Amino acid sequence: MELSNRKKKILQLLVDDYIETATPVSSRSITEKYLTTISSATVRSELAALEELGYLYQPHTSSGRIPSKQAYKLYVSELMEKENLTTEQLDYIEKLFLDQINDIENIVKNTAKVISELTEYTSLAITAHDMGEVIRNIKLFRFKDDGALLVIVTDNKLLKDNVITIPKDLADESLENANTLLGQFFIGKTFREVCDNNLVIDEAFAGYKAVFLAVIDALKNYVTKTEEVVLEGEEKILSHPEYADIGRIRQFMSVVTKKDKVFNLLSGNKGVKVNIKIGADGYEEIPEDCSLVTATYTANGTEIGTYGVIGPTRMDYKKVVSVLENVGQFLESILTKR
Amino acid sequence: MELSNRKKKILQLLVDDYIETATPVSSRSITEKYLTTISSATVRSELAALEELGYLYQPHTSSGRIPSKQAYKLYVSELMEKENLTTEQLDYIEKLFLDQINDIENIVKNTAKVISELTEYTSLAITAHDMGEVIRNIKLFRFKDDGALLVIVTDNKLLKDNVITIPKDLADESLENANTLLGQFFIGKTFREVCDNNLVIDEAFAGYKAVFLAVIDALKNYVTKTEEVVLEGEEKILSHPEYADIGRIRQFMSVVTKKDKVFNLLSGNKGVKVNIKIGADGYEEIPEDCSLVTATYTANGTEIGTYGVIGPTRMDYKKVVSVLENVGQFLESILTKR
DNA sequence: GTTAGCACTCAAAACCGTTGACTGCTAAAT
DNA sequence: ATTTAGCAGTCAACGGTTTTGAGTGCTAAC
Repeated sequence: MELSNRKKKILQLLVDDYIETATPVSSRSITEKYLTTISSATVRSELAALEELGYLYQPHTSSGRIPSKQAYKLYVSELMEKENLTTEQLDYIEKLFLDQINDIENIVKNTAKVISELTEYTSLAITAHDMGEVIRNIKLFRFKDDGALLVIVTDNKLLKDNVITIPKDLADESLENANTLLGQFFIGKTFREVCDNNLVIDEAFAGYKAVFLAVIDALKNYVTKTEEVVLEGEEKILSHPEYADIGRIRQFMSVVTKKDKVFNLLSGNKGVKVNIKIGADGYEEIPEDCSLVTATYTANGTEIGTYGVIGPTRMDYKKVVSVLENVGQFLESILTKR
Repeated sequence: MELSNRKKKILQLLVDDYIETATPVSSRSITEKYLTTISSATVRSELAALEELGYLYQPHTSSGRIPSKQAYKLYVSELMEKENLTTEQLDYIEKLFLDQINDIENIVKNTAKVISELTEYTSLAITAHDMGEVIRNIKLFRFKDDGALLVIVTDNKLLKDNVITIPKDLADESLENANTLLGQFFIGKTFREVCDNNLVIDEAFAGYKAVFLAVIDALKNYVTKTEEVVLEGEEKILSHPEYADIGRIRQFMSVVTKKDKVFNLLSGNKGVKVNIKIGADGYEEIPEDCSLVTATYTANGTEIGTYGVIGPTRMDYKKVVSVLENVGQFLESILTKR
């Protein structure tokens, strides 16, 4: 059964109001602030009907109404009117993205930061490890007797955080040789191909087998590890009234500071453009009464990462969605045009 | 005026008890738990004297006593008996340090994490940018038309987070040349020498002036930037009863999540072995009623970084100091022996 | 279908009195 | 000169009561 237009309007106003004020909304406040032409009694009967249908509830008999999860779901899918960011906000995004150099790690961190600042909620991010990405360059850089830095370039990324162990007695010239061979072997291959166990090691590399295996190991490790998880603005949760008691805060923090949990939270939404999950609702990783809005960004045909905003169910979805969309556009344009 | 031995003993017991229980300590609990041979009335008069001298205070007339900052200061300098870590704790440290590769960034992060886990307080760290460190190797690695990764090796560190802009039209062979020249010029020099403005650029580099200047810029930037600030276990603060209300938590978080504030906090203690700051006491950056225990670690004659533990004034100083000392020993031995 | 009016509900705040964990003081004991 | 037992005094914390007021549901009239 479809809701009448007036019911929808009232529900929308109520959700908007509740998101803004965080207190149960009364029939009178609706007629005073928005629908000044009808009386509170009329609104009251509409509210009673909406409650009957499961969209609203009262914390106690004599209080105003609060939207249920069901109401939020309808709200985000139909009722909410998207907001445009202010020019100040757009300028802020642009400024932050323009004067930074294209180092993927920093970009991810900065993007998460921008999202958190603009939405005023905690933001999360994971970088996608796209197995299909093609290796464009690869090199070992020795920094001590038995240690080398492995630098890899793909279309979207500069990977420079893998360190491998190499034989102590490997001469510098040999390392140069190994580097040339590494290039011959890996450049043009995708991560998927490299991590395929049936990979045949060319005879030419016989002398550098140890190095080779270490490199492959590092690559496999990189692809599977859940390390690249970013968290920004975790303190923002403190400014929302539903997090007035430490129990809640602690529960929230215990999820958000655990890398594996954040990873699970976000990785489930990989590939989806913008996704809104309301309330715990079966996603056990999400803290109670929390909502999670995620977006996956792509550039040059591959996924760059998944970003998320986490906060109370009473979240400003309008704002969050517009921030995620706008930031996404900036990010994608910057990464794609290179 | 020196305190009598009995006064000292009572003060020590009281501080220990208060650190453990977080509730005002009564005269009776002291005689029951520790000094069973004397009566509570006796202790009471001693406590009254200690209060007179400014070591104790009562939140209200009929409550037990709480140590003042002055008492904590005496406690850490004279009264506290250092603790040994349990073998489990030592094993835990050893395990974490042994199976990690010597990448300085990770080591700093891990060290901070270990400190936070073992002390159960929030830990902070900054890496020292020692101007006297000698550059042992330096290389540019191109990752796109006009971008290159600058990798630098010193005795203690592998720096791999500087990205510079290079001329688009620079041929790969020219970059190789530039690399050779960079090596000739920079290897053996200290950061101090490099950042000296009077640096004379050799004529041999004429063709690569842009690259050269970019590298010097990056080095200067690296030395001055306050980026490398690490924060671990920020959620730990929530488990201490003095942080039961959000106002406090928010204040704490607002300091600890701001990189520049953390930097100021720690950089003031550079070079000092182990330092304890109790209460806000003029250090405006420290949140109210917080204490900060810091330690600077060195290896191969240069400072590696400064680590700190921040928490309520009622901090388990015994534990914190031993953890900092022990972790420091492990860290220094690992970094020095290479 | 809408509205005014009224009785009803209930959380939150304000207001107690009671309790009990402490202390400080004093006078006797060591 | 200390130490101790005993006792009166203080005050936060707890629990129960009352008051208040914001809000509803219902009903009868428009």
